[in-house]
Amino acid sequence: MISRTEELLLLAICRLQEEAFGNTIRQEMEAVTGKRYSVGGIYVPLDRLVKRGLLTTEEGQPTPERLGRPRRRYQISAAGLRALREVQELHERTWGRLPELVAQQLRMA
Amino acid sequence: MISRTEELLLLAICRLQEEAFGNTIRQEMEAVTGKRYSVGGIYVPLDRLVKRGLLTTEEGQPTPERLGRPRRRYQISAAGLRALREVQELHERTWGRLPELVAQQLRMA
DNA sequence: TACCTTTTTCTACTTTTTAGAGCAAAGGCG
DNA sequence: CGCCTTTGCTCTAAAAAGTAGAAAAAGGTA
Repeated sequence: MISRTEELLLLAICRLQEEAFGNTIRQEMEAVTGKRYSVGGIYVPLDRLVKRGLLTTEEGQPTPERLGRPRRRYQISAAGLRALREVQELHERTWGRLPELVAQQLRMA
Repeated sequence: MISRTEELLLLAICRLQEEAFGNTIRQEMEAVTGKRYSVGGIYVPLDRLVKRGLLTTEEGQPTPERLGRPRRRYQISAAGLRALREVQELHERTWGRLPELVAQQLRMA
């Protein structure tokens, strides 16, 4: 089972589509969670996901109209999609079966 | 932000209601995730949640009709409910905004 | 070449997860 | 009482994940 950080990263990459690079991913993570992420907080788990085969990545193009070091694009793999699917099903099994009383308390919390 | 394990524990305790004890929680976690949990895999994070105030706990009753050491019951606190609520909102922000193409791929994964 | 900008790699540190040995508490019984 | 059975918990060590930021890399440009 992937961790929450891994889930958020995979989802951010899915939402960003063609624009999934280190820094845009970081901005998206900050936007969606409301908390700060350091550089390492993004690249360390990204590398792990690539190593495990849940993400693929490719070097940036030779000469885009951009300053600085070329950026590396990330994409979700078939295994990554399956991992997300698994989380989705777990979410349904857990959140879907809450007693009505608790559901009410949650709405007010 | 609570971790996935913490989320699963809080939810299991909500579902179990009056029956949320160490061992029943462990069984519920195994049932819902399909994977094995060691004793420490339950009590270590439970203790942390109590220490942080997301759970409350009370000693077992003096003389129930049960063998063995009395068990300790867990309950979610107001702070625990708020933490769950936060996760729920994050889930909506992330899963709710997936491009249709990805949503389709997920259904097939 | 030296420097500027942007992005990534590296690495040290903290927290969480994982695993299970062994202790604690209670009742039954010789 | 002392020991056994049953059930539940504490504790600790190791592995994995999360956090933080310095330093390196890759181009472009003066």
